[in-house]
Amino acid sequence: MTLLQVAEHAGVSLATASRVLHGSGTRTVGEELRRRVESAAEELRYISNAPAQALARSTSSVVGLIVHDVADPYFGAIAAGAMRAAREHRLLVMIAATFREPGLELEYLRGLRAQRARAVILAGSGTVDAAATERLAEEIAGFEADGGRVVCIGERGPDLDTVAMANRSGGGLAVQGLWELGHRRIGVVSGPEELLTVRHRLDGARRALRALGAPWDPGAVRSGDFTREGGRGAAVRLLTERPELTGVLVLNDVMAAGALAGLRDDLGLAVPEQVSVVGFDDVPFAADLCPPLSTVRLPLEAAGEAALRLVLEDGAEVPRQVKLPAELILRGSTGLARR
Amino acid sequence: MTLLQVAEHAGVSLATASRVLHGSGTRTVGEELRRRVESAAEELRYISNAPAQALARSTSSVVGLIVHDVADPYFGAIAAGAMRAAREHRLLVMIAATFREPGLELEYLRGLRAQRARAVILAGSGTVDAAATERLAEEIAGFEADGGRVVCIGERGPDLDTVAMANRSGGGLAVQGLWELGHRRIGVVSGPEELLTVRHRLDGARRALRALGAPWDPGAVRSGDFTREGGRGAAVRLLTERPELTGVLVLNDVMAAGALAGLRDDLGLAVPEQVSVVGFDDVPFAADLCPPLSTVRLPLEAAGEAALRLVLEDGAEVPRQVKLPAELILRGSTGLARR
DNA sequence: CGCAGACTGGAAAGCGTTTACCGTCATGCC
DNA sequence: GGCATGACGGTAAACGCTTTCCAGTCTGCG
Repeated sequence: MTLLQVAEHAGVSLATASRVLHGSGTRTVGEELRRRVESAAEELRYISNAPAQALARSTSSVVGLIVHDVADPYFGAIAAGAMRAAREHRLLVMIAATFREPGLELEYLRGLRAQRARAVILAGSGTVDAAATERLAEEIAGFEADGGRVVCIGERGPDLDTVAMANRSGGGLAVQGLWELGHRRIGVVSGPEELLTVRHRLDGARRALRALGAPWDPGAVRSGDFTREGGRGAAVRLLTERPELTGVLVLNDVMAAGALAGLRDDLGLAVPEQVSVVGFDDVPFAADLCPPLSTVRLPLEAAGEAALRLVLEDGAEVPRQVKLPAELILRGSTGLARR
Repeated sequence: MTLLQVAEHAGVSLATASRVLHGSGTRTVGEELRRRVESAAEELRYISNAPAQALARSTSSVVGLIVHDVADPYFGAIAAGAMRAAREHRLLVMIAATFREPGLELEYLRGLRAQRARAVILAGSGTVDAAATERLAEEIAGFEADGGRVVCIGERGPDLDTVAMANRSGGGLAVQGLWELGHRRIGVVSGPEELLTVRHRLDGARRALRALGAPWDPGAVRSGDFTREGGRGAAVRLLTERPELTGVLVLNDVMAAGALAGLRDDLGLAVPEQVSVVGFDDVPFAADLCPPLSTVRLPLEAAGEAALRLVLEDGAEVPRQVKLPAELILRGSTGLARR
């Protein structure tokens, strides 16, 4: 079913049919012909051919979203925000999940370029791998040179449009919250060290600690994968080696879920009586954990929405930044320090 | 950067360049020219134009996935499975989220048809709305007539390829598990009644109860939205009206999380001492709830993968069905019936 | 009445690929 | 040596749409 057939059925030219059905508003078509085309399209169940349109217009209505893992609630929330905004603009969202494989981000970005996506949102964290960052930057530059738009969620470089969540100050808030509850020996269950997000959160925590006059003990940081099991293992190791800790900051809620399980089931530690735990992100299930997880709330859906909005705006000459705040939510996993 | 430019740069014809870079194997190109084309492409950083290819080949490498909500872990897991399989086939996945708005599924299916998606996976549950089902069926038929492939996760109709999860027998398993723990007064927190998934789960529970010789009390079913709050509200209403219940089946884990919160915080009921709760789906956080949620495990990732595989196979003349089993996982939210 | 200008409809030139189809040339066989 | 046979390279016609011109028709106005 092609537009030409619709046109013939309606007894008009191809141009007219195009203007009626896909017209970009610049050109009007008379009442009579308009009706004829519309009913012909309806009758023949015409469905326009987006690839052909993309070719002719050299712009499409798909935006790409690259995440680490769709099943992770962190990315789920971001994706939901982005899709909600996409709907308003009648865009389709192509999601690619790298499953945390290093090269895949680059590969998918190329794929999205090939699709002539109008824009791409890089939702996963950047890394400290300079070579990879460089290659990615080149690919992004190439895409932008072709008229594509890119925004990152989380900082990746000064010359990119980004939606920055308050990872640093969030880390600080968490530490400060623990401090105010009387905790003086605070440890951190961290994620993969090469992730910028992790670095920033950790850095915020470190600075806050220093500002409060506490010594920074690098041995009180243990890292694991950004997964439940990673959190569990790291938390168990941390408290086995540093049993004197009374407060633990876990750098992401999924890990925190594992940490709670590990402290309880593997070490028999009561939370919050013996150890207080603070997570990060405030994913939907955080309040339902056992005990309800105190955590640093990040506006994930809002970040997804903001990213999509930003990616559609005309690129300013200067890179744009949207900053989103963090907020400490105290629930049942934190209490006054023991003793 | 077009293929023509690459060809010129390499000093070959457009056809040769196309064969080297995208060739479907039928035609070989000599060693020398092949190398010239490849290095020209590399040098010019050529990226092929997927819409143009889609137009010329009249088939694309994108598959669509329509879900209710990407942020829901149920769909997150399905999506993850589908994307993993998609990666093996070097396909891109376009995800559309309907946010449970009725007409949107149809709209997105049309959108995906317009994109000339090679295939579409309908992951959301069907409904009992006959008119909507009919319109959707027409759209699907149209798509298939154009050579598109569709598979549904969850039953929607006898003439569609489907990946069926054991909703009915899962409902039965849950009831039976409760029964074996001594529960005789069992209630159900149900989801939106128009969803087929809900109907099937409920139906399985009902049949199992009848098979066990228990009366079916329609008043012992309360439904709410398929959300945490929906589950909370329905559970609270259910146990307020039927305080004699000792076992509750909640038809999805997200609702179950809310139900646990409601029973504990709103009604002061101890789980499992006073009431046992069984959820459905076994989403990743189920084991971390408080208490750990007993639930009917469905192989969600596997369903996503199976759907993607199915959608790529040549359509058989007869509709294909993949059946996936359910399994009852007993954790801390269930115990022996009181008294 | 003649004409500028506004509207409206159509013809046709792309957009970047794929893929028949057609030469050309070397090879192997009788 | 003549000729069928492959292998390989190129030419050009689609693929379905958008959009620029161009032409024709109306309108209003001097």
